[in-house]
Amino acid sequence: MSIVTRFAPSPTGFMHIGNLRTALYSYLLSKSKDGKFILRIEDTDQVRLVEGATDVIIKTLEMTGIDYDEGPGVGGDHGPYIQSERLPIYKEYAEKLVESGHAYYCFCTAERLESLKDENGIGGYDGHCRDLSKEEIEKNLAAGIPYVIRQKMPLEGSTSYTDMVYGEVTIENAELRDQIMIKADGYPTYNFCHVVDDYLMGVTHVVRGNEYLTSTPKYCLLYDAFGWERPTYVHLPLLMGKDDEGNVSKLSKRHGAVSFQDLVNNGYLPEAIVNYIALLGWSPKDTNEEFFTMDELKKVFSMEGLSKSPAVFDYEKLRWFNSEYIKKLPEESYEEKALPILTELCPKGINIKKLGALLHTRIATFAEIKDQIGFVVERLPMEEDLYTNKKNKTTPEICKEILEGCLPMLEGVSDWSNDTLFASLKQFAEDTERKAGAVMWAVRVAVARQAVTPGGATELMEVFGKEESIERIKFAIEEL
RNA sequence: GGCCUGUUGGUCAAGUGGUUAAGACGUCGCCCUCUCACGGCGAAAACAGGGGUUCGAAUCCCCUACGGGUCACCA
Repeated sequence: MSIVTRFAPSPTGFMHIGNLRTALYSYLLSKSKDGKFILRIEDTDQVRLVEGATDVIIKTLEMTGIDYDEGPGVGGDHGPYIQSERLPIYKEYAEKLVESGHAYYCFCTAERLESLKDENGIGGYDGHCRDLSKEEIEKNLAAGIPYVIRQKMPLEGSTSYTDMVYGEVTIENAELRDQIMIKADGYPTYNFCHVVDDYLMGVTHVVRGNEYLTSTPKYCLLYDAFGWERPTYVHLPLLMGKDDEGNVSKLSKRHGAVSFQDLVNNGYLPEAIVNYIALLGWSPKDTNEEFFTMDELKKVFSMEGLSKSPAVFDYEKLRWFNSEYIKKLPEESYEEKALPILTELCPKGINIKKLGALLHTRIATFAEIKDQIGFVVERLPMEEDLYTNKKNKTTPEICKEILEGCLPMLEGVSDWSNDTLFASLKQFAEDTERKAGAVMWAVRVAVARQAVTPGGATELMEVFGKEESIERIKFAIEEL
């Protein structure tokens, strides 16, 4: 039997990175076995619904290379794939369960339900309408009293299932509440409709976050009540974040950017994001390799590599992955991304291409370009301390001499390239019996006015061009 | 609080009764070098605690501690 998995998000906002990871694992599980992957939109909560959220989900899957065989937009034999378009189906199946005695009408008011809770807001339904007589139900229905349909849980015994990650999980049935299947507004709840959909869509492996680990027996009972074969469950450890005090908790906004789009906007590459999150909660067998393309992941992914414990999302490591991906980018693709940013920021006359090349190994995200080139964009204020360098034994005075000395020579250079400039300055150092390092230091600092720069003296001069370079050096001499 | 579940360096994570307990990020040091980055080399750093089982436990069992999840007309 071939594997069918699905990703079933609610369109309630942006694509959380934890959700994306769930989608990825679900996708990989089916694709590693040549199976099918379905996208289903779970929009039964009309209150939390956010306009445009479905588009964000689809766009994210597209950008990350998680392609689905069935779903909104692409169709399939089991549609529609948006739950709000499947309402009659749920109603029909709910009624079946009422008829077979596995579900019942409940007329309890919101106030009554509220009164059942303790001071912590904990406490659920008490089964008040569980055994209403037929007459009573008819009477309430006729009177137009709002109702919900609840699943009738067994009062005794226990329910077990085997999770592919956590092993056998057993819950006492007494722990189970008679949960609502159909809400008063006629919409089904997740608890009910996802089971119906998974069955109807032929889903064989349910991959989801481990917050569902303890409610899964309820869903198993639903399958049993319908006489359907239960799917295989694969619950994933949660993704955590760490706050400034070092406390871990479910990854959320206060830990930083948590949506895929935020990360992309911050200059991270989709490939790097996918690669990194693939390794958060899963690791490949028989290899220490950490770099994987989507195609490679499809080949090496297996459930045995899934871990049970929650993983802390580490922005540092993501950053490292991203820098590696940037370094691996072929020149053309790198320039395609970097050059527009540089063009926008830099004044005319700057050799954008050369500057981009210098930055290639020096940025971890494309957003960092801006931080690196402030000294190019404008002439920074003079700081005399910069001219003092212990290793090269330079002082402001010495630097002034060096600059005055090499200026005429530089003005005579016609081939303003890194190689020529480097050779010329080296020669100048030799002629004046100075260390090359000292000369380079003086020139670099004069041109950049910054201690740490992405590139050496001659590389920067090449970026600035002859005119700007000479001008900056003259300016430095005057100030010293 | 009840129930479920987890716990290997700061973080990710290999390990399925016998290992000097991998590897990666980060940190630190050295080398390379026109500063930085890249690259190369190296170092520090872990089996939550306590009982068992066993000739032998990170690995199996129990207890404790701590973490997380869940107890909705949210998913």
